[in-house]
Amino acid sequence: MPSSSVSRPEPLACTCFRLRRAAREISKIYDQALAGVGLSLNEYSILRHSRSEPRVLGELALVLGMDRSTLTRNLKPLIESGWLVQTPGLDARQRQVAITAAGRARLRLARPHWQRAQLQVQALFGEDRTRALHQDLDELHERYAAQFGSPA
Amino acid sequence: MPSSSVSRPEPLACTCFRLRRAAREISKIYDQALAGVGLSLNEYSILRHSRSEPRVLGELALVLGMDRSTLTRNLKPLIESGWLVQTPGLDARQRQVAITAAGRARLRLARPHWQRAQLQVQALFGEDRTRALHQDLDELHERYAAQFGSPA
DNA sequence: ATCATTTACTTGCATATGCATGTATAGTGC
DNA sequence: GCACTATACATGCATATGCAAGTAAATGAT
Repeated sequence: MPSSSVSRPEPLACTCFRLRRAAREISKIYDQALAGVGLSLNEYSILRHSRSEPRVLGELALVLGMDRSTLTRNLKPLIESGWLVQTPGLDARQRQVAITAAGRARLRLARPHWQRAQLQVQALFGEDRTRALHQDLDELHERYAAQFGSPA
Repeated sequence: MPSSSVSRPEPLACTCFRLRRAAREISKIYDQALAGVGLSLNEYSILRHSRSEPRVLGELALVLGMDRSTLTRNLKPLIESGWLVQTPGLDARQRQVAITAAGRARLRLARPHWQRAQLQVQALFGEDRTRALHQDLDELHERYAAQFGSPA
């Protein structure tokens, strides 16, 4: 008979370590692919998520799962490159972030490079399994945001 | 009839973005839990993976999925705290990394804090799904390492 | 033995990341 | 209208991350 009690849930090995390790490793694939257009995966993601409607900074940070202070800094080079613009919101405390025509052009330019990396990952891990992983990671993000993302 | 050709694989949305976002978000849970013992999740992971046998730096970097230069720097505070020691390897170019008694003690101290975070994640995402996610992330790491980890 | 090449790690640089704190604006109670 | 509080963002700080280039040691070619 096993010595562990039924009532105490056994912790699994470390989820966080696995996520961080995978993020490090997979990031290299994308960064290498995007180096040709002078974007990091991070910059690409920010542009990509600014693509549809202009967003308030805090809102964008939530979608990106990124601290607002981190995003503030990550926006700077994109603004300096003219791919994004910041305008004051109706609420003068807010900053609206919007993509520019140049930003869209850069995104079009970058997409095939991103796609190359994405297909590389799908070849590595399998398309179905990759799709399933996305579902898991999206679900994890949603549950995280529901519990920690907004004020209690 | 759909316009896309059968021969061209459609890329899914971005795997890398999802991994990075999840790593950012989940890291916060662990870092908060471990703050009480003055460790980051990163430091905890390094100690944890130095626990059994001494390892050569490059070998440890591979297991951690971390650049050797990054690991070199991340080791420094752990060595200064006396939790790890670096000794020259048989090959004078190598550095053996080994945990100390103090390091083991710190690990014992930290474990319940880590466990609290781990159980928090399992409560958030479900134990079975977390287990499955681990399997996926481990598999992804193994495939990555097999393809990119070692010299061609 | 000597020089070229490869290997293992370190260092300089640029970027990423979040917390604590600071600043400006909005909202609230009176 | 005037505090007080809450919100949205920015800044200082410490750490994380990897690439390119540097240093030191081992290996190989002759």
